[in-house]
Amino acid sequence: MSREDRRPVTRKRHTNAPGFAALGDETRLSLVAKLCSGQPCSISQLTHGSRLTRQAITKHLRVLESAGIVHCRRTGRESRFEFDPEPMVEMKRYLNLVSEQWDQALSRLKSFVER
Amino acid sequence: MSREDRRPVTRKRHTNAPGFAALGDETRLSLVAKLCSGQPCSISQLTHGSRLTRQAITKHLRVLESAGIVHCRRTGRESRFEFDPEPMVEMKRYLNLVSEQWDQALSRLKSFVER
DNA sequence: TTAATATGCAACCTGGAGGTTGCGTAACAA
DNA sequence: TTGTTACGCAACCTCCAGGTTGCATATTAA
Repeated sequence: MSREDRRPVTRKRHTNAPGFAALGDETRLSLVAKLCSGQPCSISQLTHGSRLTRQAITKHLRVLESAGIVHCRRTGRESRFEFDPEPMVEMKRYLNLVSEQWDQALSRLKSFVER
Repeated sequence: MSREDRRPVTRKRHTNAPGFAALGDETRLSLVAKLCSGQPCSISQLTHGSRLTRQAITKHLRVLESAGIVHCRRTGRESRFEFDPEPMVEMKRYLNLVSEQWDQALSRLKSFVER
């Protein structure tokens, strides 16, 4: 493979690994579930109902924030976290690329066999 | 929230966390990129070109296998890994659910404000 | 002014992720 | 038969993700 690899799945700069990693945790998935379905929430609100400490929740929120899945905005004494759909759009795009790549590989194989 | 939560994003059993976690790593993403675009590959083949050890690659492949993203089949002295698109379909479905949830929340908010 | 609430920061602990090396063994090629 | 190739297994190492506790500080409520 001396030539540059032109497959879209490989060519991608700005990898989605951090995004996927951010979603690779139960606690964070449930945080996303809460945040994506309504108003922004404060840390205490998000902690309520969870068995974890406020600090633990905070750390998870920071991870989601680093991945851009969530944004923080301080108002008064509380910091409210709000969902941002953009990174997930990008991740879906990536998954679609992989699927297409696979489908194309299958159809190439099929036409080769039938020949 | 005494009643059962009926939102689809929350209701999901069989969580996708392991799947997302499996894709949350550069090395594994590149393995997926290779495997989704052609024939199944042996461990040595996948190790070639990587700076990592065969054992390291093997561990990553096992992680992908645990998530069902890849299947292993031993033939002769080599074990060939093959891509399986199914888990990614499920992950896309999940991401779509989250997006829809968010869109609905936005439109509810909008109609509330306009009222 | 005083109490209660909502966070931030830092130290600390523990288990497991990601890597490596070494060694044994099955399968192929010469 | 003898190397060589492709793996599996296990021990070991390092570092960081997840969690906790303790303490300080800014806001809000009474």
